[in-house]
Amino acid sequence: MPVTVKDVAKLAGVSAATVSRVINNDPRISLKTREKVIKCIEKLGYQTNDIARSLKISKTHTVGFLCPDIPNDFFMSIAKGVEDELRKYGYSLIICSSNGNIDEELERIKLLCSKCVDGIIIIPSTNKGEHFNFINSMKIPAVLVDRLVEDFTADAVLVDNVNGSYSAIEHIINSGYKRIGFIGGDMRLTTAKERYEGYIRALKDYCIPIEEDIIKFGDFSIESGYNLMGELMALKKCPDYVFISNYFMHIGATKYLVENNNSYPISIASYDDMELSSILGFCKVLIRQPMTEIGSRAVKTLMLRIEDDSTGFPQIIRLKTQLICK
Amino acid sequence: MPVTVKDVAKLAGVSAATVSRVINNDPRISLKTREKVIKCIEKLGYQTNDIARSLKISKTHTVGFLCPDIPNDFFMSIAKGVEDELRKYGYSLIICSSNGNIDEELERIKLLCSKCVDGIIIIPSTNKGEHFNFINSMKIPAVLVDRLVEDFTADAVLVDNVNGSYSAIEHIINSGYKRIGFIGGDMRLTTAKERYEGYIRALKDYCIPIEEDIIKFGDFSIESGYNLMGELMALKKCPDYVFISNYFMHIGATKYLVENNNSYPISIASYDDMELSSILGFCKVLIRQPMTEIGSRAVKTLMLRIEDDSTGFPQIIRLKTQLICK
DNA sequence: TTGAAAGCGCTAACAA
DNA sequence: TTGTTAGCGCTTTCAA
Repeated sequence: MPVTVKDVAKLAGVSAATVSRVINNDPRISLKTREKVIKCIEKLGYQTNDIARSLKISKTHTVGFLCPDIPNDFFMSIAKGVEDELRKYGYSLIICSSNGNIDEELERIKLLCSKCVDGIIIIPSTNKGEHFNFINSMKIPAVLVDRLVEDFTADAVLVDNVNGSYSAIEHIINSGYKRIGFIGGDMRLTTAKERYEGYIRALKDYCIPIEEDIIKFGDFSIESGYNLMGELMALKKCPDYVFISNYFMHIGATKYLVENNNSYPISIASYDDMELSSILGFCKVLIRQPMTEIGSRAVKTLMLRIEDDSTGFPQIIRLKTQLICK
Repeated sequence: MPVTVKDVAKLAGVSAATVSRVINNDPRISLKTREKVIKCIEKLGYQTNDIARSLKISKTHTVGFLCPDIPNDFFMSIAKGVEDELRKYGYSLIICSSNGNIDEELERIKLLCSKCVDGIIIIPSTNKGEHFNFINSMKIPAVLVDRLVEDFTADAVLVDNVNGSYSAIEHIINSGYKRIGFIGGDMRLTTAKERYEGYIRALKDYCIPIEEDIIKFGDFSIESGYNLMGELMALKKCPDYVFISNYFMHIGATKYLVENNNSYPISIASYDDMELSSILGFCKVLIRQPMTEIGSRAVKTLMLRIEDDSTGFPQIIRLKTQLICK
């Protein structure tokens, strides 16, 4: 039923090969034939069948994006960067969710491989990476984003987490604060570890004692931000500043303070500057990650590999964070 | 380089057809051959090439999702519902952004058609739908979500916007309020129109005079919510309750109140109950849309059409909203 | 500059 | 129960 090159060829009185050449802008084709063919393409409303083309040329011009969760502003801001950049290359994007677990992660990877994506961009859901080696066996390039994993070597794009934390803490100390609490993520994740490291390093460099009781670890979720802020506020001597390791815990922490009508003078510094961060009332300092750029850099790196350029593999690209003070 | 059915067939000492039958669980195949073939598949690490299969069977088991913007919690919550439901059917999802304009919308539709998606789910970026008829010419089923459009007939899944507004306003009136302001969206969009209609109808039913000066229209963005709340608060006699037509304007409005240290006793009722709505401090009433269900219903309807069941076309599915009072 | 023909990897008649 | 064969729609040698 749908129009094929053959139909166009017949109408134009040329061969299918010629039509294909016109479509692919092959230079060695006469202007006259080209125009004739184009006219017929329009008349018939011909649309390329990318499936057939892909089978022939072994390229789908499609990239997979695998992340722990879809309705997540942070991941999707990166996805936007990815999609915008991919579009420049004429590529499109299959988005999958691993729902935060390894089994589904592997399952989706296999699916993407079956779909013959030209490359895969992954925001890992854990610190485990062994199952990603399946991608290698399929010879499909992959780029890790936001987090690194164990037992899997690949290009990666992420931010300089240590310095991000460090500069925020430094700024807070220079503003005269000394009791700075910490709400961190799951320490098995590289991001959580690095952000904690920046915090500790800054305190040490400024000779501020590290107080274990105002250092809390959760799992980067709204809920754990809520609970940990509750724990901090329940202390006999609460901190007067709290550093929070990501956006969602920041939301949870704020929620706790709002719901409990907090009147204690507390300020928050938090990783991530999202559109909504500005209405999180206790927040004075933000560490902005360049989300769109993370996405576009991931694509650029991936494209290099897709084009079989293996320069400097594995490239670990660390982008700078930016300190936002309100 | 990659393993094909032929390779498996050779190793197993059978024909490619037999391998194909094993893969597709064809019942008329002996247990012995099946086991032998499966063993070879595992030994070689064979993975189906969906591109080749798709070309042959004229189905890609892929659906396109086109929305105005990717990092948008509301759209992505629907996308999550879509992805989860698609997974049950063994389908995957190509996500595209129209960036809110008609030209890109058409361009992405064409791309999806070229990729031979089996169906398309669209959150339209405007009220115009004529360009969507291109999809019909390709015989690809489509389902509209959240909004209806002019000049294009298709199945659609959205909420009962009128009643959503109505019940919220009714609740507010019953709580004793009489001066209820309104912040609406672009009235060319069906959602904006319907939500406004519910507001007006409730006021009329309860014999409350309609005051033009406390009724404002924006464009569903954070910025316009911010500005319009500013306009309302600048009035000589501001309303004591404000109804806001969507999540993003709600954020903007709250932002205005927070930034301007508002002390005037004002309450907000707003469409959409997102994860963050609970920290928007002035909000007392929310109209929850069942986002995940919108997504899954869209998929179910689409699947019907993909399976060539044209029962009751076009189906306009109106889901109920839920009133949340804090 | 163009056409004929082969083939990408798979599935589905048809035959055995 | 299995194999042979053709062909999905496209691109790309090779030959003209």
